[in-house]
Amino acid sequence: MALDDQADGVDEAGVQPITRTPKGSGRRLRGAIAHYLGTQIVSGAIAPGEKLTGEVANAEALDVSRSAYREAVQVLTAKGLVESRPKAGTRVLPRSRWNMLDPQVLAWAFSGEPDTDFVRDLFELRAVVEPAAARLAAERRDRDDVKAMRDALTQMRRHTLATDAGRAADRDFHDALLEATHNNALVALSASIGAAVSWTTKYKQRARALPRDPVPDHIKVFDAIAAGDPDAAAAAMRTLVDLALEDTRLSM
Amino acid sequence: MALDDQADGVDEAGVQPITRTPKGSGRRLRGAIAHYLGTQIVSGAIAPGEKLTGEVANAEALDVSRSAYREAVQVLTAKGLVESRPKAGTRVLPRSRWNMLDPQVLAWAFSGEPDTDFVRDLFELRAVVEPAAARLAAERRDRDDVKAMRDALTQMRRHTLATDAGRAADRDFHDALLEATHNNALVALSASIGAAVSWTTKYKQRARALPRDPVPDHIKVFDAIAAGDPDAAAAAMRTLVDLALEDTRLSM
DNA sequence: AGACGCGAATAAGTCGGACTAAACCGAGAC
DNA sequence: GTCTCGGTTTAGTCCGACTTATTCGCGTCT
Repeated sequence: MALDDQADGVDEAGVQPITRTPKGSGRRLRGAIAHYLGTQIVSGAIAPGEKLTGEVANAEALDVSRSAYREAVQVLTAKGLVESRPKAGTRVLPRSRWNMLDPQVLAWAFSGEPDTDFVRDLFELRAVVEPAAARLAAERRDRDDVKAMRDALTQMRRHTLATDAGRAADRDFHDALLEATHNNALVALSASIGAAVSWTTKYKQRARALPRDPVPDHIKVFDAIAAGDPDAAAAAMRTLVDLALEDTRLSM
Repeated sequence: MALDDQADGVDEAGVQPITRTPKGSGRRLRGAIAHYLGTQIVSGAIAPGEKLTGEVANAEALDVSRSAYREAVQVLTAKGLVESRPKAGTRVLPRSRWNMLDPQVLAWAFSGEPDTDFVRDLFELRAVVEPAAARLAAERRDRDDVKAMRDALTQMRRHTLATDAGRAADRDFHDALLEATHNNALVALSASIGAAVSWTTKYKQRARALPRDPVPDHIKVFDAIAAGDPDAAAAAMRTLVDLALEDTRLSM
Protein backbone atom coordinates (compact mmCIF):
# COMPACT_ATOMS: atom_id res chain seq x y z
CA MET A 1 0.00 0.00 0.00
CA ALA A 2 2.99 2.25 -0.27
CA LEU A 3 2.36 5.43 -2.15
CA ASP A 4 5.24 5.00 -4.53
CA ASP A 5 4.79 6.58 -7.87
CA GLN A 6 4.97 3.41 -9.89
CA ALA A 7 3.56 5.14 -12.91
CA ASP A 8 6.90 5.00 -14.58
CA GLY A 9 10.29 3.74 -13.67
CA VAL A 10 11.78 3.51 -10.23
CA ASP A 11 9.91 1.16 -7.98
CA GLU A 12 11.73 0.81 -4.71
CA ALA A 13 10.44 -1.60 -2.13
CA GLY A 14 8.19 0.53 0.01
CA VAL A 15 9.09 -0.47 3.51
CA GLN A 16 6.54 1.71 5.14
CA PRO A 17 3.10 0.31 4.60
CA ILE A 18 1.05 3.44 4.54
CA THR A 19 3.23 6.44 3.89
CA ARG A 20 4.23 8.36 0.82
CA THR A 21 7.18 7.89 -1.45
CA PRO A 22 10.11 7.55 0.95
CA LYS A 23 12.82 9.29 -0.99
CA GLY A 24 12.49 12.97 -1.65
CA SER A 25 11.65 12.90 -5.31
CA GLY A 26 9.15 11.18 -7.48
CA ARG A 27 6.23 12.58 -9.38
CA ARG A 28 4.05 15.24 -7.90
CA LEU A 29 2.51 14.09 -4.69
CA ARG A 30 -1.12 14.44 -5.69
CA GLY A 31 -0.35 12.48 -8.83
CA ALA A 32 0.82 9.61 -6.69
CA ILE A 33 -2.28 9.84 -4.52
CA ALA A 34 -4.56 9.93 -7.54
CA HIS A 35 -2.73 6.95 -9.01
CA TYR A 36 -3.09 5.05 -5.76
CA LEU A 37 -6.78 5.76 -5.36
CA GLY A 38 -7.45 5.37 -9.07
CA THR A 39 -5.97 1.88 -9.25
CA GLN A 40 -7.78 0.91 -6.07
CA ILE A 41 -11.06 1.87 -7.65
CA VAL A 42 -10.54 0.62 -11.18
CA SER A 43 -9.18 -2.69 -9.94
CA GLY A 44 -12.32 -3.14 -7.90
CA ALA A 45 -10.65 -3.00 -4.50
CA ILE A 46 -13.15 -0.26 -3.65
CA ALA A 47 -16.36 -1.39 -5.29
CA PRO A 48 -18.79 1.10 -6.82
CA GLY A 49 -21.24 2.40 -4.27
CA GLU A 50 -18.77 2.13 -1.43
CA LYS A 51 -17.67 5.34 0.14
CA LEU A 52 -14.11 6.29 0.98
CA THR A 53 -13.15 7.09 4.51
CA GLY A 54 -13.34 10.76 5.39
CA GLU A 55 -10.89 13.25 3.98
CA VAL A 56 -9.19 14.01 7.24
CA ALA A 57 -8.82 10.37 8.21
CA ASN A 58 -7.67 9.23 4.79
CA ALA A 59 -5.26 12.11 4.34
CA GLU A 60 -3.76 11.38 7.71
CA ALA A 61 -3.54 7.66 6.97
CA LEU A 62 -1.59 8.42 3.80
CA ASP A 63 0.47 10.99 5.66
CA VAL A 64 -0.30 13.80 3.25
CA SER A 65 -1.92 17.14 3.75
CA ARG A 66 -5.63 17.44 3.25
CA SER A 67 -5.05 19.86 0.37
CA ALA A 68 -3.01 17.35 -1.60
CA TYR A 69 -5.54 14.62 -0.91
CA ARG A 70 -8.43 16.81 -1.99
CA GLU A 71 -6.74 17.79 -5.23
CA ALA A 72 -6.22 14.11 -6.00
CA VAL A 73 -9.91 13.46 -5.37
CA GLN A 74 -10.78 16.32 -7.72
CA VAL A 75 -8.90 14.49 -10.44
CA LEU A 76 -10.90 11.34 -9.80
CA THR A 77 -14.09 13.39 -9.81
CA ALA A 78 -13.13 14.93 -13.14
CA LYS A 79 -12.74 11.45 -14.59
CA GLY A 80 -16.11 10.36 -13.27
CA LEU A 81 -14.78 7.78 -10.84
CA VAL A 82 -16.16 9.30 -7.66
CA GLU A 83 -18.65 11.89 -6.51
CA SER A 84 -18.56 13.71 -3.21
CA ARG A 85 -21.17 15.68 -1.37
CA PRO A 86 -21.09 17.28 2.05
CA LYS A 87 -22.17 15.04 4.86
CA ALA A 88 -22.64 12.12 2.43
CA GLY A 89 -18.93 11.60 1.86
CA THR A 90 -17.15 10.52 -1.31
CA ARG A 91 -18.62 7.51 -3.09
CA VAL A 92 -17.38 5.46 -6.00
CA LEU A 93 -19.72 5.89 -8.97
CA PRO A 94 -21.05 2.96 -11.03
CA ARG A 95 -18.76 1.82 -13.81
CA SER A 96 -21.07 3.27 -16.43
CA ARG A 97 -20.17 6.76 -15.24
CA TRP A 98 -16.41 6.22 -15.55
CA ASN A 99 -14.55 7.86 -18.43
CA MET A 100 -12.98 4.62 -19.57
CA LEU A 101 -11.51 6.30 -22.65
CA ASP A 102 -9.46 8.66 -20.54
CA PRO A 103 -5.84 7.67 -21.14
CA GLN A 104 -5.02 7.89 -17.46
CA VAL A 105 -7.96 5.74 -16.44
CA LEU A 106 -6.89 3.27 -19.09
CA ALA A 107 -3.40 3.27 -17.60
CA TRP A 108 -4.84 2.57 -14.17
CA ALA A 109 -6.93 -0.22 -15.59
CA PHE A 110 -3.84 -1.86 -17.08
CA SER A 111 -1.53 -1.27 -14.13
CA GLY A 112 -2.74 -4.48 -12.53
CA GLU A 113 -3.87 -7.65 -14.17
CA PRO A 114 -5.82 -6.74 -17.28
CA ASP A 115 -9.46 -7.71 -17.45
CA THR A 116 -9.65 -10.00 -20.46
CA ASP A 117 -13.23 -9.03 -21.20
CA PHE A 118 -12.30 -5.38 -21.29
CA VAL A 119 -9.37 -6.08 -23.60
CA ARG A 120 -11.76 -7.84 -25.94
CA ASP A 121 -14.05 -4.82 -25.83
CA LEU A 122 -11.17 -2.51 -26.67
CA PHE A 123 -10.20 -4.58 -29.66
CA GLU A 124 -13.78 -4.54 -30.80
CA LEU A 125 -13.67 -0.76 -30.61
CA ARG A 126 -10.46 -0.74 -32.62
CA ALA A 127 -12.06 -3.07 -35.13
CA VAL A 128 -14.88 -0.57 -35.53
CA VAL A 129 -12.92 2.65 -35.59
CA GLU A 130 -9.60 1.94 -37.23
CA PRO A 131 -10.78 0.48 -40.54
CA ALA A 132 -13.16 3.40 -40.97
CA ALA A 133 -10.34 5.75 -40.03
CA ALA A 134 -8.07 4.11 -42.58
CA ARG A 135 -10.74 4.65 -45.21
CA LEU A 136 -11.02 8.35 -44.34
CA ALA A 137 -7.25 8.68 -44.20
CA ALA A 138 -6.95 7.25 -47.69
CA GLU A 139 -9.31 9.93 -48.90
CA ARG A 140 -7.86 12.91 -47.09
CA ARG A 141 -4.19 12.32 -46.30
CA ASP A 142 -1.81 15.03 -47.43
CA ARG A 143 1.92 14.93 -47.99
CA ASP A 144 2.85 15.51 -44.34
CA ASP A 145 0.57 12.71 -43.19
CA VAL A 146 2.18 10.25 -45.55
CA LYS A 147 5.62 11.31 -44.41
CA ALA A 148 4.73 10.91 -40.73
CA MET A 149 3.36 7.44 -41.32
CA ARG A 150 6.34 6.39 -43.39
CA ASP A 151 8.76 7.62 -40.74
CA ALA A 152 6.93 5.74 -38.01
CA LEU A 153 6.97 2.65 -40.15
CA THR A 154 10.71 2.74 -40.76
CA GLN A 155 11.32 3.24 -37.04
CA MET A 156 9.05 0.32 -36.35
CA ARG A 157 10.99 -1.85 -38.75
CA ARG A 158 14.35 -0.84 -37.31
CA HIS A 159 13.51 -1.56 -33.69
CA THR A 160 11.15 -4.46 -33.21
CA LEU A 161 8.01 -4.53 -31.11
CA ALA A 162 10.16 -6.10 -28.41
CA THR A 163 11.68 -2.72 -27.60
CA ASP A 164 10.09 0.36 -26.12
CA ALA A 165 11.18 2.40 -29.13
CA GLY A 166 9.47 -0.07 -31.41
CA ARG A 167 6.22 0.08 -29.51
CA ALA A 168 6.41 3.86 -29.51
CA ALA A 169 6.83 3.78 -33.29
CA ASP A 170 3.81 1.48 -33.56
CA ARG A 171 1.79 3.99 -31.58
CA ASP A 172 3.12 6.82 -33.69
CA PHE A 173 1.96 5.03 -36.80
CA HIS A 174 -1.57 4.64 -35.52
CA ASP A 175 -1.57 8.21 -34.25
CA ALA A 176 -0.41 9.52 -37.60
CA LEU A 177 -3.11 7.50 -39.31
CA LEU A 178 -5.84 8.95 -37.12
CA GLU A 179 -4.35 12.38 -37.64
CA ALA A 180 -4.53 11.85 -41.39
CA THR A 181 -8.32 11.65 -41.16
CA HIS A 182 -8.27 15.37 -40.28
CA ASN A 183 -11.10 14.63 -37.89
CA ASN A 184 -10.62 16.07 -34.41
CA ALA A 185 -13.01 13.64 -32.79
CA LEU A 186 -11.10 10.70 -34.18
CA VAL A 187 -7.82 12.28 -33.15
CA ALA A 188 -9.15 12.50 -29.65
CA LEU A 189 -9.90 8.81 -29.79
CA SER A 190 -6.33 8.17 -30.89
CA ALA A 191 -5.04 8.93 -27.43
CA SER A 192 -7.30 6.28 -25.96
CA ILE A 193 -6.77 3.74 -28.69
CA GLY A 194 -3.07 4.38 -28.70
CA ALA A 195 -2.89 3.70 -24.99
CA ALA A 196 -4.89 0.54 -25.43
CA VAL A 197 -2.64 -0.60 -28.25
CA SER A 198 0.57 -0.12 -26.34
CA TRP A 199 -0.74 -1.80 -23.22
CA THR A 200 -1.99 -4.81 -25.06
CA THR A 201 1.15 -5.19 -27.16
CA LYS A 202 3.13 -5.04 -23.98
CA TYR A 203 1.18 -7.95 -22.57
CA LYS A 204 1.38 -9.73 -25.87
CA GLN A 205 5.13 -9.38 -25.65
CA ARG A 206 5.20 -10.80 -22.15
CA ALA A 207 4.09 -14.15 -23.51
CA ARG A 208 7.23 -14.52 -25.61
CA ALA A 209 7.23 -16.06 -29.04
CA LEU A 210 5.88 -13.11 -30.93
CA PRO A 211 3.95 -15.22 -33.34
CA ARG A 212 4.06 -13.06 -36.39
CA ASP A 213 5.91 -10.11 -37.85
CA PRO A 214 3.42 -7.25 -37.73
CA VAL A 215 5.33 -4.99 -40.11
CA PRO A 216 4.02 -6.43 -43.41
CA ASP A 217 0.45 -5.88 -42.27
CA HIS A 218 1.24 -2.27 -41.44
CA ILE A 219 2.91 -1.80 -44.78
CA LYS A 220 -0.18 -3.02 -46.61
CA VAL A 221 -2.25 -0.42 -44.77
CA PHE A 222 0.27 2.29 -45.48
CA ASP A 223 0.50 1.47 -49.17
CA ALA A 224 -3.26 1.56 -49.59
CA ILE A 225 -3.52 4.91 -47.84
CA ALA A 226 -0.60 6.39 -49.74
CA ALA A 227 -2.16 5.17 -52.97
CA GLY A 228 -5.46 6.74 -52.00
CA ASP A 229 -7.45 3.52 -52.15
CA PRO A 230 -10.09 3.71 -49.39
CA ASP A 231 -11.52 0.23 -49.78
CA ALA A 232 -8.13 -1.44 -49.77
CA ALA A 233 -7.05 0.62 -46.78
CA ALA A 234 -10.11 -0.36 -44.80
CA ALA A 235 -9.70 -4.01 -45.69
CA ALA A 236 -6.00 -4.08 -44.84
CA MET A 237 -6.65 -2.41 -41.51
CA ARG A 238 -9.42 -4.83 -40.74
CA THR A 239 -7.15 -7.81 -41.15
CA LEU A 240 -4.42 -6.06 -39.15
CA VAL A 241 -6.71 -5.58 -36.18
CA ASP A 242 -8.10 -9.09 -36.48
CA LEU A 243 -4.63 -10.59 -36.46
CA ALA A 244 -3.59 -8.45 -33.51
CA LEU A 245 -6.66 -9.58 -31.62
CA GLU A 246 -5.88 -13.20 -32.35
CA ASP A 247 -2.29 -12.83 -31.17
CA THR A 248 -3.43 -11.12 -28.01
CA ARG A 249 -6.06 -13.72 -27.33
CA LEU A 250 -3.47 -16.48 -27.56
CA SER A 251 -1.26 -14.82 -24.96
CA MET A 252 -3.91 -14.40 -22.28
CA MET B 1 -16.82 37.76 -17.03
CA ALA B 2 -18.98 37.04 -14.04
CA LEU B 3 -18.41 33.70 -12.49
CA ASP B 4 -22.03 32.65 -12.57
CA ASP B 5 -22.62 28.98 -12.86
CA GLN B 6 -24.45 29.04 -16.13
CA ALA B 7 -24.08 25.29 -16.52
CA ASP B 8 -27.77 24.88 -15.86
CA GLY B 9 -30.67 27.10 -15.04
CA VAL B 10 -30.58 30.33 -13.15
CA ASP B 11 -28.62 32.97 -14.91
CA GLU B 12 -29.01 36.23 -13.12
CA ALA B 13 -27.44 39.31 -14.61
CA GLY B 14 -24.05 39.40 -12.95
CA VAL B 15 -23.65 43.02 -12.00
CA GLN B 16 -20.19 42.60 -10.64
CA PRO B 17 -17.80 42.04 -13.48
CA ILE B 18 -15.20 39.91 -11.81
CA THR B 19 -16.62 38.30 -8.74
CA ARG B 20 -18.24 35.01 -8.04
CA THR B 21 -21.87 34.04 -8.08
CA PRO B 22 -23.52 36.83 -6.11
CA LYS B 23 -26.29 34.99 -4.37
CA GLY B 24 -25.36 32.38 -1.82
CA SER B 25 -26.19 29.30 -3.79
CA GLY B 26 -25.28 27.89 -7.11
CA ARG B 27 -23.03 24.97 -7.97
CA ARG B 28 -19.90 24.34 -6.07
CA LEU B 29 -17.47 27.19 -6.39
CA ARG B 30 -14.62 25.29 -8.01
CA GLY B 31 -17.09 23.90 -10.52
CA ALA B 32 -17.93 27.44 -11.55
CA ILE B 33 -14.25 28.33 -11.81
CA ALA B 34 -13.49 25.24 -13.87
CA HIS B 35 -16.45 26.04 -16.11
CA TYR B 36 -15.25 29.58 -16.55
CA LEU B 37 -11.67 28.65 -17.35
CA GLY B 38 -12.72 25.65 -19.40
CA THR B 39 -14.97 27.65 -21.70
CA GLN B 40 -12.29 30.33 -22.01
CA ILE B 41 -9.83 27.74 -23.22
CA VAL B 42 -12.09 25.62 -25.42
CA SER B 43 -13.56 28.70 -27.06
CA GLY B 44 -10.06 29.82 -27.93
CA ALA B 45 -10.06 32.95 -25.78
CA ILE B 46 -6.87 31.60 -24.24
CA ALA B 47 -5.01 30.06 -27.16
CA PRO B 48 -2.90 26.93 -26.76
CA GLY B 49 0.63 27.76 -25.69
CA GLU B 50 -0.43 30.80 -23.77
CA LYS B 51 0.08 30.69 -20.06
CA LEU B 52 -2.44 31.73 -17.45
CA THR B 53 -1.60 34.45 -15.01
CA GLY B 54 -0.18 33.24 -11.75
CA GLU B 55 -2.32 31.39 -9.24
CA VAL B 56 -2.27 34.12 -6.65
CA ALA B 57 -3.07 36.88 -9.09
CA ASN B 58 -5.77 34.94 -10.91
CA ALA B 59 -7.39 33.69 -7.73
CA GLU B 60 -7.47 37.21 -6.39
CA ALA B 61 -8.88 38.57 -9.64
CA LEU B 62 -11.71 36.05 -9.47
CA ASP B 63 -12.13 36.75 -5.76
CA VAL B 64 -11.77 33.15 -4.71
CA SER B 65 -9.31 31.43 -2.47
CA ARG B 66 -6.20 29.97 -3.95
CA SER B 67 -7.30 26.49 -2.88
CA ALA B 68 -10.54 26.65 -4.83
CA TYR B 69 -8.70 28.01 -7.84
CA ARG B 70 -6.09 25.28 -7.68
CA GLU B 71 -8.69 22.54 -7.46
CA ALA B 72 -10.36 23.93 -10.54
CA VAL B 73 -7.04 23.89 -12.36
CA GLN B 74 -6.56 20.27 -11.30
CA VAL B 75 -9.78 19.45 -13.08
CA LEU B 76 -8.54 21.11 -16.25
CA THR B 77 -5.26 19.26 -15.91
CA ALA B 78 -7.10 15.96 -15.55
CA LYS B 79 -8.90 16.67 -18.82
CA GLY B 80 -5.67 17.50 -20.58
CA LEU B 81 -6.46 21.16 -21.18
CA VAL B 82 -3.54 22.62 -19.27
CA GLU B 83 -0.26 21.61 -17.73
CA SER B 84 1.48 23.39 -14.91
CA ARG B 85 5.03 23.22 -13.69
CA PRO B 86 6.84 25.14 -10.97
CA LYS B 87 8.32 28.40 -12.12
CA ALA B 88 7.04 27.87 -15.65
CA GLY B 89 3.42 28.57 -14.78
CA THR B 90 0.28 26.95 -16.18
CA ARG B 91 0.10 26.70 -19.96
CA VAL B 92 -2.71 25.68 -22.26
CA LEU B 93 -1.82 22.45 -24.05
CA PRO B 94 -2.24 21.95 -27.82
CA ARG B 95 -5.68 20.81 -28.89
CA SER B 96 -4.38 17.36 -29.70
CA ARG B 97 -3.83 16.75 -26.00
CA TRP B 98 -7.37 17.69 -24.99
CA ASN B 99 -9.82 14.96 -24.01
CA MET B 100 -12.46 16.07 -26.46
CA LEU B 101 -14.61 13.04 -25.69
CA ASP B 102 -14.94 14.03 -22.07
CA PRO B 103 -18.60 14.96 -21.62
CA GLN B 104 -17.75 18.05 -19.65
CA VAL B 105 -15.27 19.30 -22.22
CA LEU B 106 -17.92 18.66 -24.84
CA ALA B 107 -20.35 20.73 -22.82
CA TRP B 108 -17.85 23.57 -22.61
CA ALA B 109 -17.28 23.33 -26.35
CA PHE B 110 -21.01 23.72 -26.98
CA SER B 111 -21.67 26.40 -24.38
CA GLY B 112 -20.75 29.09 -26.87
CA GLU B 113 -21.21 29.09 -30.59
CA PRO B 114 -20.53 25.59 -31.86
CA ASP B 115 -17.62 25.09 -34.20
CA THR B 116 -19.23 23.77 -37.37
CA ASP B 117 -16.14 21.79 -38.34
CA PHE B 118 -16.14 20.05 -35.01
CA VAL B 119 -19.83 19.24 -35.29
CA ARG B 120 -19.11 17.65 -38.65
CA ASP B 121 -16.33 15.62 -37.06
CA LEU B 122 -18.65 14.41 -34.34
CA PHE B 123 -21.22 13.29 -36.85
CA GLU B 124 -18.52 11.46 -38.73
CA LEU B 125 -17.64 9.69 -35.50
CA ARG B 126 -21.29 8.79 -35.00
CA ALA B 127 -21.45 7.56 -38.58
CA VAL B 128 -18.54 5.27 -37.86
CA VAL B 129 -19.52 4.01 -34.44
CA GLU B 130 -23.29 3.81 -34.33
CA PRO B 131 -23.95 1.60 -37.35
CA ALA B 132 -21.34 -0.85 -36.11
CA ALA B 133 -22.88 -0.65 -32.66
CA ALA B 134 -26.32 -1.32 -34.09
CA ARG B 135 -24.93 -4.41 -35.80
CA LEU B 136 -23.45 -5.69 -32.54
CA ALA B 137 -26.61 -4.84 -30.67
CA ALA B 138 -28.67 -6.86 -33.12
CA GLU B 139 -26.45 -9.85 -32.39
CA ARG B 140 -26.28 -9.58 -28.63
CA ARG B 141 -29.31 -7.74 -27.29
CA ASP B 142 -31.24 -9.48 -24.55
CA ARG B 143 -34.78 -8.98 -23.33
CA ASP B 144 -33.93 -6.08 -21.02
CA ASP B 145 -32.12 -4.21 -23.77
CA VAL B 146 -35.11 -4.47 -26.08
CA LYS B 147 -37.40 -3.25 -23.34
CA ALA B 148 -35.18 -0.26 -22.54
CA MET B 149 -35.05 0.73 -26.17
CA ARG B 150 -38.79 0.32 -26.65
CA ASP B 151 -39.52 2.42 -23.58
CA ALA B 152 -37.24 5.19 -24.77
CA LEU B 153 -38.89 5.07 -28.14
CA THR B 154 -42.40 5.44 -26.79
CA GLN B 155 -41.29 8.35 -24.62
CA MET B 156 -39.70 9.89 -27.65
CA ARG B 157 -42.90 9.54 -29.60
CA ARG B 158 -45.03 10.98 -26.80
CA HIS B 159 -42.98 14.12 -26.30
CA THR B 160 -41.38 15.47 -29.42
CA LEU B 161 -37.79 16.49 -29.93
CA ALA B 162 -38.93 20.02 -29.23
CA THR B 163 -39.13 19.26 -25.53
CA ASP B 164 -36.39 18.48 -23.07
CA ALA B 165 -38.09 15.24 -22.17
CA GLY B 166 -38.12 14.23 -25.81
CA ARG B 167 -34.45 14.93 -26.27
CA ALA B 168 -33.72 12.99 -23.11
CA ALA B 169 -35.65 10.05 -24.52
CA ASP B 170 -33.67 10.30 -27.73
CA ARG B 171 -30.47 10.13 -25.73
CA ASP B 172 -31.84 7.23 -23.72
CA PHE B 173 -32.53 5.35 -26.91
CA HIS B 174 -28.99 5.74 -28.16
CA ASP B 175 -27.61 4.91 -24.72
CA ALA B 176 -29.71 1.78 -24.54
CA LEU B 177 -28.53 0.79 -27.98
CA LEU B 178 -24.89 1.17 -27.03
CA GLU B 179 -25.60 -0.70 -23.81
CA ALA B 180 -27.11 -3.53 -25.83
CA THR B 181 -23.73 -4.16 -27.46
CA HIS B 182 -22.54 -5.38 -24.06
CA ASN B 183 -19.23 -3.75 -24.84
CA ASN B 184 -17.88 -1.55 -22.06
CA ALA B 185 -15.68 0.48 -24.37
CA LEU B 186 -18.64 1.37 -26.54
CA VAL B 187 -20.72 2.14 -23.49
CA ALA B 188 -18.03 4.56 -22.42
CA LEU B 189 -18.35 6.25 -25.78
CA SER B 190 -22.09 6.55 -25.25
CA ALA B 191 -21.57 9.34 -22.75
CA SER B 192 -19.66 11.35 -25.33
CA ILE B 193 -21.87 10.50 -28.25
CA GLY B 194 -24.98 11.09 -26.19
CA ALA B 195 -23.75 14.52 -25.23
CA ALA B 196 -22.93 15.31 -28.82
CA VAL B 197 -26.36 14.13 -29.94
CA SER B 198 -28.28 16.24 -27.48
CA TRP B 199 -26.22 19.35 -28.14
CA THR B 200 -26.59 19.10 -31.86
CA THR B 201 -30.30 18.36 -31.71
CA LYS B 202 -30.69 21.35 -29.48
CA TYR B 203 -29.10 23.58 -32.09
CA LYS B 204 -31.01 21.85 -34.80
CA GLN B 205 -34.16 22.75 -32.90
CA ARG B 206 -33.17 26.37 -32.59
CA ALA B 207 -33.55 26.77 -36.34
CA ARG B 208 -37.26 25.97 -36.19
CA ALA B 209 -39.06 24.01 -38.84
CA LEU B 210 -37.92 20.60 -37.76
CA PRO B 211 -37.73 19.25 -41.22
CA ARG B 212 -38.55 15.64 -40.65
CA ASP B 213 -40.06 13.35 -38.07
CA PRO B 214 -37.14 11.36 -36.71
CA VAL B 215 -39.26 8.71 -35.04
CA PRO B 216 -39.79 6.45 -38.09
CA ASP B 217 -36.05 6.22 -38.64
CA HIS B 218 -35.55 5.21 -35.04
CA ILE B 219 -38.28 2.64 -35.32
CA LYS B 220 -36.62 1.02 -38.29
CA VAL B 221 -33.42 0.68 -36.31
CA PHE B 222 -35.30 -0.71 -33.35
CA ASP B 223 -37.20 -3.25 -35.40
CA ALA B 224 -34.05 -4.55 -37.03
CA ILE B 225 -32.31 -4.94 -33.69
CA ALA B 226 -35.31 -6.56 -32.06
CA ALA B 227 -35.55 -8.93 -34.99
CA GLY B 228 -31.88 -9.77 -34.67
CA ASP B 229 -30.96 -8.68 -38.18
CA PRO B 230 -27.45 -7.17 -37.98
CA ASP B 231 -27.19 -6.00 -41.57
CA ALA B 232 -30.56 -4.30 -41.56
CA ALA B 233 -29.78 -2.67 -38.21
CA ALA B 234 -26.51 -1.27 -39.47
CA ALA B 235 -28.11 -0.02 -42.67
CA ALA B 236 -31.01 1.63 -40.84
CA MET B 237 -28.68 3.31 -38.41
CA ARG B 238 -26.48 4.54 -41.20
CA THR B 239 -29.38 6.30 -42.89
CA LEU B 240 -30.53 7.69 -39.54
CA VAL B 241 -27.18 9.31 -38.87
CA ASP B 242 -26.92 10.56 -42.44
CA LEU B 243 -30.32 12.20 -42.24
CA ALA B 244 -29.53 13.75 -38.88
CA LEU B 245 -26.33 15.15 -40.29
CA GLU B 246 -28.18 16.61 -43.23
CA ASP B 247 -30.75 18.24 -40.97
CA THR B 248 -28.03 19.67 -38.77
CA ARG B 249 -26.07 20.96 -41.71
CA LEU B 250 -29.10 22.82 -42.98
CA SER B 251 -29.59 24.61 -39.67
CA MET B 252 -26.07 25.95 -39.34
C1' DA C 1 34.46 34.50 -26.99
C1' DG C 2 31.93 30.51 -26.07
C1' DA C 3 30.39 26.91 -23.07
C1' DC C 4 29.53 25.38 -18.71
C1' DG C 5 27.91 25.32 -14.18
C1' DC C 6 26.25 27.84 -10.11
C1' DG C 7 23.14 30.58 -7.63
C1' DA C 8 19.06 33.51 -7.03
C1' DA C 9 14.37 34.55 -8.19
C1' DT C 10 9.86 32.80 -9.05
C1' DA C 11 5.75 30.18 -9.42
C1' DA C 12 3.66 26.04 -8.38
C1' DG C 13 3.33 22.46 -4.69
C1' DT C 14 2.55 21.18 0.09
C1' DC C 15 1.27 22.04 4.63
C1' DG C 16 -1.80 23.07 8.76
C1' DG C 17 -5.53 24.79 10.93
C1' DA C 18 -9.81 27.44 11.18
C1' DC C 19 -14.22 28.43 9.68
C1' DT C 20 -18.48 27.82 6.45
C1' DA C 21 -22.09 25.51 4.31
C1' DA C 22 -24.79 21.76 3.04
C1' DA C 23 -27.09 17.55 3.71
C1' DC C 24 -28.48 13.56 6.39
C1' DC C 25 -30.72 11.79 10.60
C1' DG C 26 -33.01 11.45 14.59
C1' DA C 27 -35.94 13.76 18.04
C1' DG C 28 -39.84 16.02 18.80
C1' DA C 29 -44.40 18.18 17.53
C1' DC C 30 -48.60 17.87 15.10
C1' DG D 1 -47.91 8.04 11.21
C1' DT D 2 -46.01 12.00 8.98
C1' DC D 3 -43.81 16.24 9.05
C1' DT D 4 -40.61 19.56 10.59
C1' DC D 5 -36.77 21.27 12.79
C1' DG D 6 -32.55 21.44 14.58
C1' DG D 7 -27.93 19.15 15.48
C1' DT D 8 -24.08 16.81 13.71
C1' DT D 9 -21.12 15.19 10.32
C1' DT D 10 -18.57 15.78 6.25
C1' DA D 11 -17.06 18.14 2.33
C1' DG D 12 -16.14 23.01 0.75
C1' DT D 13 -13.70 27.31 1.28
C1' DC D 14 -10.43 30.37 3.15
C1' DC D 15 -5.94 31.99 4.83
C1' DG D 16 -0.94 32.40 5.33
C1' DA D 17 3.32 30.20 5.77
C1' DC D 18 6.88 27.18 4.04
C1' DT D 19 9.04 23.88 0.41
C1' DT D 20 10.43 22.33 -3.86
C1' DA D 21 11.43 22.47 -8.49
C1' DT D 22 12.57 25.04 -12.40
C1' DT D 23 14.21 28.63 -15.18
C1' DC D 24 17.12 32.41 -16.07
C1' DG D 25 21.02 35.20 -15.57
C1' DC D 26 25.45 35.81 -13.85
C1' DG D 27 30.03 34.67 -13.31
C1' DT D 28 33.83 31.66 -14.09
C1' DC D 29 36.50 28.40 -16.42
C1' DT D 30 38.28 26.63 -20.64
